[in-house]
Amino acid sequence: MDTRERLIASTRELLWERGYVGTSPKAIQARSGAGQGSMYHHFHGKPDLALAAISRSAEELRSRAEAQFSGPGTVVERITAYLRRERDVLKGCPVGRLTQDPDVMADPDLRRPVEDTFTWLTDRLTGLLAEGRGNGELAPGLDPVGTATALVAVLQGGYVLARAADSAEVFGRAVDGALGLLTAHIR
Amino acid sequence: MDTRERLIASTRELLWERGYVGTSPKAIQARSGAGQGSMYHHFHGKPDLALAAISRSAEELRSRAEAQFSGPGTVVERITAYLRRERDVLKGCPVGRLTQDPDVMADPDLRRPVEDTFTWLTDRLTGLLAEGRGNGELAPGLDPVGTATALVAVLQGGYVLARAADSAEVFGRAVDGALGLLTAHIR
DNA sequence: GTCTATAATATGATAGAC
DNA sequence: GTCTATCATATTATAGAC
Repeated sequence: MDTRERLIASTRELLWERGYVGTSPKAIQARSGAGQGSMYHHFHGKPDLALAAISRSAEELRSRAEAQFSGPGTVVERITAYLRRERDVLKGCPVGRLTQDPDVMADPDLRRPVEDTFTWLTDRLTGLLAEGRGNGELAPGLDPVGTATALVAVLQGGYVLARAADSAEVFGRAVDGALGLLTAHIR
Repeated sequence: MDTRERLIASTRELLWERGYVGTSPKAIQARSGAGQGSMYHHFHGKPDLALAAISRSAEELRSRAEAQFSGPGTVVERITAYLRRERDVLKGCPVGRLTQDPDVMADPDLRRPVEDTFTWLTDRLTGLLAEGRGNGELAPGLDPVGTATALVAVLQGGYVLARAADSAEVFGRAVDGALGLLTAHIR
């Protein structure tokens, strides 16, 4: 990995662990092994580097989710596989946690990848649920948009509860609870 | 309000808006109108003041929730009232957002009120759902613990999605989606 | 491309006068 | 109880040598 990539990788880790406000250029330099001058040669400053890091994390989240959504199985099976996929539960969601960062939300450039990620994710799940309802797999009374939004929220909230309890199990309970409710709508 | 209370109130606001890492003693002093010396007279430092602020916010969340839980109506009506209660959706949850704060999670004293709040909330909802299942209001197949955890997660995740989209509506969609799923379990 | 030097401002606190 | 002075360290860069 070259210096530029190491800087992005280290920034992604630090944003995940400490958020934007809690991540200093100095810490990024220390973790990446790059010097002061090296960092400012490759990036204009903290916001520029953060944009590269956030965009990369957003892309990765999307591509991982898409792998589950476009995988084999029925709609419910694919959604279940996505919800139950292995996750660094106690570290939280690398994209979702940025919504708590005032300086990220205040900067339209930094904010966009975060907003786009959740819009895409909710839309993609909405489409899957509509497909399941259309092919008779799911009950006609199920609301695709509301259900998709609730499922994404369960994941994001699951991270919050797991961190609060310092227990990955809580995340699993939230997901299982949601799947238990969804099950009643399977035909 | 005396100086001590103004310091706590200002710290609560700043922790809500910017988190622990993003809140400086200087900012607290400016917002509360208290001077440097005044702040260090009433509190030992930033962690001590934050503990007072976090404890207060946790108490308030709990007491507000309890007002809905012990209110009138069936179990489902009370849970619905709690989920749909008016909230500062775009500001996020003043307690839940602290789970993203590495310095809060690393300090057992600061962490405890956060952990206790969600344990209490989930247990309280679990009890209500078990009550509803017991009195025939809810289906026997419903899992109280999993469902309660999922509902709390929907709220916490709803805040995340609403902030990402900069839209309070998204929170409502998540809640409605969850209630839509729960409805199928009403007898 | 990377390094060191320099710097203005912010952070988190202590000391002691009033 | 509140105020101002002071302080060590961290933050977020810029400048210029190599």
